[in-house]
Amino acid sequence: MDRPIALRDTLTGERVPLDPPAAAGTVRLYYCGPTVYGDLHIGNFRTLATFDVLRRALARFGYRVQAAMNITDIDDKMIRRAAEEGVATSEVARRYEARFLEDQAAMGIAPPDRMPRATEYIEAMVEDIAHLVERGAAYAAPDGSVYFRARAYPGYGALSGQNLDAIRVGARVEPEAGKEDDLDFALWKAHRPGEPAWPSPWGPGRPGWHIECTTMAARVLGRPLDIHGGGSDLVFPHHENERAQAEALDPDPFARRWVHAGLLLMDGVKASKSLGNVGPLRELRRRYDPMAVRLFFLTAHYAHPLSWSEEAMDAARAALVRVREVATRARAHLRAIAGRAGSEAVDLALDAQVRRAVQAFDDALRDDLNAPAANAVLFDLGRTINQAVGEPELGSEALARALGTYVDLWGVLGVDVGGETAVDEDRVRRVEALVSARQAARMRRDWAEADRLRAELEAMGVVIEDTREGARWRWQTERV
RNA sequence: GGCGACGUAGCCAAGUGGUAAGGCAGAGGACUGCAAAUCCUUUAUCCCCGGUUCGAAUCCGGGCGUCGCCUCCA
Repeated sequence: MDRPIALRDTLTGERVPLDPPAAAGTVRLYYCGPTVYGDLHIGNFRTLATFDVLRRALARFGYRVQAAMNITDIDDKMIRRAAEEGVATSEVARRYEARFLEDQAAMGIAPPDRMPRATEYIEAMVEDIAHLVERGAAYAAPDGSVYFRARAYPGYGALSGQNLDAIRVGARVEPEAGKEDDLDFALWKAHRPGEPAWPSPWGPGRPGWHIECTTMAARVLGRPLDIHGGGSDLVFPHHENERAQAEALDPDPFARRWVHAGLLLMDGVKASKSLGNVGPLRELRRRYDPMAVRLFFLTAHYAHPLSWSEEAMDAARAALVRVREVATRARAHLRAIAGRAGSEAVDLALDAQVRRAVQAFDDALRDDLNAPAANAVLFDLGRTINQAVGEPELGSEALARALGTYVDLWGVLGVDVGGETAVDEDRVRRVEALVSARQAARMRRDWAEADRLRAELEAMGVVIEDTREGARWRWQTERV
């Protein structure tokens, strides 16, 4: 049970096993979080959901995990947004951070253990930048900005597989005056009028984007990171630059492996706020159950692109109903057969099927977090449970075990199957009275009365399923 | 132009050498007063052309096509 999980590493392209849980100590997981200048969209959340599933899977396999995700609360976009609104960047940051946390919770994403804000680590960044300057890895320009000498770091380009001479730099961006080389990037941006600024040995200014993650990851989690992740659009230049800075500071590897989530596509093109082809998640949340969105994310492997569409979401929505109905049906049946001892053969057969499912599920997740395969296992398990419910010799304990496993495993994938609404004994008694009244009506072939009672039950949120052994009732699964 | 990913049923999508998971949609059947659900069965020349192999969706070569990164970006 302590075989390691393997993850594909962007740097080498190889599937690299993590140390087995017993030997791994605490797994340090860092991934790039949002810039809080506006609401996040569904593409952003795909990445966050990916790392959420990774954390849950690691925990399931016995790893201790420390997860950290940055909140970028100072950058060009923050400044622009604040200027548009005529308020301080900190106000924009606070507002959108709160909205982000709300979205994150609604999506069932467990908050990372640490969520450092960039503005709270500026002194540490300045320290790191100063060290880089001392070592000659970076230099101050006349205007007070500080740049990193990209070409001086021998591994530059390795993470993204870039051939430095082929990089088209400055083709479409006006070259920044003061750089020695077009590939160099800013560690510290000199103050411009109207912008927030912090003191530094090079004059007032603010940190560049890349240094923020490097500094915070090292301070908050410590080096080396076991896993450093983010969306695959961050591979170059962001992660390439992070890696260069970090290893110029300390030549030991910054991250033992890099994991990148595939992008979400809208109409075949990357979902992107700047392209304007995607709205905020909170709008989508009004139309779709967050768990349907999670289920949609699970249809593709995390590293592959995933195309959003109404059709795909409708499919996910229908699938979610199925997922939940397995549980509500099993619970209803459990209530009906409470305490029943089944046939040993039937119970053992169910146990064995559940055990096989667990095995297949774990194998799938250990294989580069293959959630679609794990997801398929759970649909099969759902079918197994439905079959078991139709089995007259089934014992209640075996069914309870199967249901418990089903709910737990969906939980590992971040899908909340949902519990019964608060058990209201009175309501249950009323339902049961109506159900038996309807049964009696059916016995005397009084279909009108039977249908009337069914309608009454439906109005109470109860679904009747007539089976060979009589009527079974369950609470209506919420349609989403 | 450089680097990378991908092309599997009507749609979404797993599957890295041994004759194709799963979801959605469709069809047939069982069950059934009706209904709903469920269960069973069923729907694929794996983009094209070569090659390696006893055997390839899977490996190699060549096409064609799509997407990402190279610029802020999950």
